[in-house]
Amino acid sequence: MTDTASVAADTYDATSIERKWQARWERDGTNHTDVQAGVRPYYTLMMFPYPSAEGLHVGNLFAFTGNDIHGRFQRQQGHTVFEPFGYDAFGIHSENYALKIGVNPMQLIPRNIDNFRRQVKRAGIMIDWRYELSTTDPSYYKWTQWLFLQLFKRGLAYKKRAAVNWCPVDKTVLANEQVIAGECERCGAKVEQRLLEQWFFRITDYAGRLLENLDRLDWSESTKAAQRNWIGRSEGAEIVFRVQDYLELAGAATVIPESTGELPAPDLIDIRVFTTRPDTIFGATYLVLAPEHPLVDRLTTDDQRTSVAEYRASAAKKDIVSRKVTKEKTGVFTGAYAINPATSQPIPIWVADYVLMEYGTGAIMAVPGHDERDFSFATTFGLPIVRVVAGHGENEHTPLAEPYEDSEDPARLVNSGPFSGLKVSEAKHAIVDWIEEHQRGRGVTNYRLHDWCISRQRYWGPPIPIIYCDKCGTVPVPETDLPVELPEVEDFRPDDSGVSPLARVESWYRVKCPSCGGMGRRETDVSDTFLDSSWYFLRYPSVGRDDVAFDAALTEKWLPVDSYIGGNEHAVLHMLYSRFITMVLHDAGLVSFDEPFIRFRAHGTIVRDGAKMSKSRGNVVVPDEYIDRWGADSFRTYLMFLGPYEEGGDFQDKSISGVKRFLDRLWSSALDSRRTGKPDVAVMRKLHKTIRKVGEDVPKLSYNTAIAAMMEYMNVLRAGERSPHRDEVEPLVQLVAPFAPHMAEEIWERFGHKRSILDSGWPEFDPDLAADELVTIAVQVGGKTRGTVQVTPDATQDAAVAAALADPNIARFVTTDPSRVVYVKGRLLNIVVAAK
RNA sequence: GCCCGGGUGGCGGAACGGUAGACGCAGAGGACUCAAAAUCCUCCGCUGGCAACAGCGUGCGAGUUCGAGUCUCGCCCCGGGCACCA
Repeated sequence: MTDTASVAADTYDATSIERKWQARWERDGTNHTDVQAGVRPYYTLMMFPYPSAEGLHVGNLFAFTGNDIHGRFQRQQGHTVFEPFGYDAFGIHSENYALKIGVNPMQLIPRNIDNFRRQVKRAGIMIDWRYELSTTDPSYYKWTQWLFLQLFKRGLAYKKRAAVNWCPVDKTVLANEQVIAGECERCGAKVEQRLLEQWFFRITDYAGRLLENLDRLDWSESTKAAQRNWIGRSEGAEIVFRVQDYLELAGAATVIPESTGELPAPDLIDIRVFTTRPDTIFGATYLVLAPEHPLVDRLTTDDQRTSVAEYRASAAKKDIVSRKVTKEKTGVFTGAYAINPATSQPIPIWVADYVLMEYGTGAIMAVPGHDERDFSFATTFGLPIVRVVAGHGENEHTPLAEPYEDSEDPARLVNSGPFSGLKVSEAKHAIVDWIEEHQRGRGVTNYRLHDWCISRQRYWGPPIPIIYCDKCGTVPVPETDLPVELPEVEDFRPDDSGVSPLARVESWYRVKCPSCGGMGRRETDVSDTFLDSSWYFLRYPSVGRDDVAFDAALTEKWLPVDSYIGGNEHAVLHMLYSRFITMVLHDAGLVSFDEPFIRFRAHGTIVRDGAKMSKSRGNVVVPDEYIDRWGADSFRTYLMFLGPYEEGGDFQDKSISGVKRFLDRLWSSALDSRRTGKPDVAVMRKLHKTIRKVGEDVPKLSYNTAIAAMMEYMNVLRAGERSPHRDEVEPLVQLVAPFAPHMAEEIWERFGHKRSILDSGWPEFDPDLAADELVTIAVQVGGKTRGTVQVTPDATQDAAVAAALADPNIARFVTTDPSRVVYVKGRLLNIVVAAK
């Protein structure tokens, strides 16, 4: 070795070291996972990205790095870790970009993927690339289509004509969640309503289970809360209000003319309403039906027919936005009445668009005395307002007070016949019982959750594997014919015909019916991207298998996922759909578990200098630039240091230097370290405390405090002129390895180790060394801290008091005999003196 | 309106009910250097004080406690989810 070489070798050059180790890992298969035989399997998953043309966002890298550190830590704990990577590359996002630059996504996506792979490798993420997947690969979406067929087979996929959100700019149906405040999430255009035939999955069948299971999942609380909100359970009752009762009472069945001229079967004119407040039924002074309610026609009297028709037409024209946002109540009287089963009084039936057909029964009993919306409607149209619940300090002029239970004087029912005097919760039960007894309804639970519309009138997605045949109807594509490949077409631009661009490719959609061999036509819609991502975690261990979606044995070995990390923007849809699909597969006997992710942690978001990153602001962090300048190790470690992982933090360019300095000091300490002599006892004590602290923090994802602890140790290690002992440095390198894997490998090799530091294990701390010899405890007099004193950790109270009183600055505050002494070993001493 | 987070120095952030501000950035002073960078050392919440030290201090107001950033109650503000959902 020449002198120059040794000088160069002693300078920490991140770029060459990182290049060297990335090549070495690839050559040696260091990151490979033995999915068949690996012991103590640990599946650590990050949400796979959409491979955008811009390349990896720093937010992606924040997520991947956090997951990677977790995975590397688990590997050093002796687990066989599986940390796969893939791409969620179908969908409107890719397609819109492809349209913009006029290149078919089939050409575009592979380029983006190459760039993403390069960037992820550069960041030193411990991926086994043999299990990489892309949802756009026919070998993947073959099984996405298979999944659709499994749901179809089980009656969980169905087609219905439905009012859908239609974006007039993107010219496609949007899922509810893609509509933000009535506007298209992508282009901001005002969303319209359209009626189309759509495929739906019956996720609502699973609403109760999806909600209940949340209680036993180890997930970020915010994520569970978001799912609870989305599922939106509410308990109440369905109550029947009969028009027939009114007709009998009035003795005039002709009040309700039938448009066909025939009299309706009177017993069909039951109006079922949903309410969460059955206790207020005595205050129900009118009924409201949604404009789309099927009974409206039959109920409307001749003299009201014109105004009702006009009202319904105008409601139908209104887009979802203005219908939901408008606060002023509109509506029209049908001319018909029903009988309130509680009061036996006739009440008018109205139509109003503040009642939604999609929720409950599409009809409500209006209780203007206790509901803000009903109150405002009743006020507008001069309908009667009756108070049926009253608490202290309330009267008829405070009609909207919340019922309360937990006070001395709880709200009680009034004006409610035999139920008057009951507390609200008692009355709810009593009235539901009464209704059930009289067969006028039943207690029910409703959910806000809607069925999942998976149809997309788009090009860039997996074709839904269905064939329509005039003779046989809707025929599933036989599993042996999968995949139904997406054809490469010149013109993939959507139009406003309401059908997918695939409907223009006759050569593709004209097929024989698999059932009768006659002429058939393929379904030309593709499926939602969220279907692609609802099962990718099941595919990873089985990537490469052409015969099954997921191998049974491998799935049992690796799933459910041990640790899942991702952003809370997917807290609801992706996470809920994945859970739903897993439950369906469980019920089909295809997997043994019914929840896919044992533990989920939402990572925070990163802002830049206190502001949200955005292209228009020009403050986007481009990872490549930072890795060029600081190296991947420094960049990774800084990302983990800038704030609590689950909260995110503020990216400040200047602050990276602190982390870089720390790694530089680790490098020079390691190279300076000697094997001669003995390690310093005080340093070793600090080292063992650090091993304990880092070992506690890393599994909790408390990366920022783990790094702070290592920095603290570095400050102790480098105090004074001495060069450190090898034993003082070597375990630290193992602690740093998950954060700065390249540098750790390089030092490890220079220390003479032959195998990757990943397989070196995790240092153990010696509890005796990690314990303190002397502790500094706070001394308070009357609760005010007056000084500190050094004692042994197990010093008695008397010894601590004696030590404290020996300090004149403490003693001078103890003016009288202590009335009490509080002593917490190793923490503090509080000498309580009587107040003056 | 309901449901989750959060509010701590100039900044990012630490803190089992027990010395508030660890760690890092920025800043000030010093060493080394012809000089700069890098590196190393010291200081660094506010007010008063030469100092020792004292008083004040974790969004606001009460409370519980020997002791509250932390627990309870009532508010304010910021971020996110849901929302004419009956």
